[in-house]
Amino acid sequence: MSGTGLRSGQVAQAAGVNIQTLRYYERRGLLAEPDRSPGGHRLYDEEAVTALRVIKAAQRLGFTLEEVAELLEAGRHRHGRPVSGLQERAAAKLAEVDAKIADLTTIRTALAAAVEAGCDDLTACASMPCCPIPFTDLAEENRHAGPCC
Amino acid sequence: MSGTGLRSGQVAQAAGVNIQTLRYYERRGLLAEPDRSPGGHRLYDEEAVTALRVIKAAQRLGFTLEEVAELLEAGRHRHGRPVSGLQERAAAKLAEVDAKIADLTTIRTALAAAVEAGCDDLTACASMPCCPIPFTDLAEENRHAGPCC
DNA sequence: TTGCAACCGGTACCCAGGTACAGGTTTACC
DNA sequence: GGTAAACCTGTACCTGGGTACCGGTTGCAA
Repeated sequence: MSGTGLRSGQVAQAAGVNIQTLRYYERRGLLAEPDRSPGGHRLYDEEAVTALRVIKAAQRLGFTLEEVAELLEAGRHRHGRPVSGLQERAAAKLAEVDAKIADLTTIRTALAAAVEAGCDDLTACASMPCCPIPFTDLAEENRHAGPCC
Repeated sequence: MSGTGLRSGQVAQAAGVNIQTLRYYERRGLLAEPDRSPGGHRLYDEEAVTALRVIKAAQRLGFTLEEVAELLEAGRHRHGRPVSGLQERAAAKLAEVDAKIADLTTIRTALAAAVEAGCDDLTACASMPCCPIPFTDLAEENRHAGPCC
């Protein structure tokens, strides 16, 4: 039988992550503690790979590891009631992403203007009124726009 | 005469940064070392404030502090020849920003789909073929799209 | 002249998300 | 049974952009 489970190296490879990352996720409560071989080696089941894919997908969607942990935890022990909050969190994250896109679009415009105008020296530009780089405006909006707290 | 220069606290406040940040930038070569009072206190000229604005603007445009330092340095001792590279760097950065926007747009689509479909549990979703979250696709594109190195 | 805010240098710490290394076991295969 | 690869734990380190703390000076005003 090959029913002994997957070894950490296999899981890591299957999910495209580092072995250390597996243990890191385990420490952070994102990945359930797997069974062990008699000698203490981790033996994962197939679901571990799925779990890793879920984590990676959620991360890609903009959730931090802490948020992912919460989502998983909430999903785990809600018994029927829709208490997970994925809906609200996803909606909030969507707003964040929109804000980020809007911010990057502003940046894009400024960069494009600088390229268009042939700007060649930031310091010189700053003291020339004709430069299209909006030095002061850029400073005003705070970095990483979106609800910061 | 009030010609003795600005103290670090004044500069920091004028530019909207922390005093520690001033010294940090000085250490990193982004901000020229200012004159000192007989007792060793930094005395800045007005240009320091402009310099800080330039740094902050460049940062907002997506340049790292190291890149900003290079740009300033290059701008400083090119003697006439257009060797600074701001043009190419800005163009490259523009491409990066575009890639990032495209990536975020993908994310946005996935998030919107999840909200639309009323997804409520990531783990459950992962094992249901009807879920619109593109788990595998999301994993494929690497994070922070754009030229990473 | 005294009192207190502002400043000094140096060092350590923060965040997230990992990654690396050291030194010791276990497993798998021949 | 030997050996090499894989794995174990624990701890330290990395990136980037700052921030915080400490004990000791300086600057300025009343």
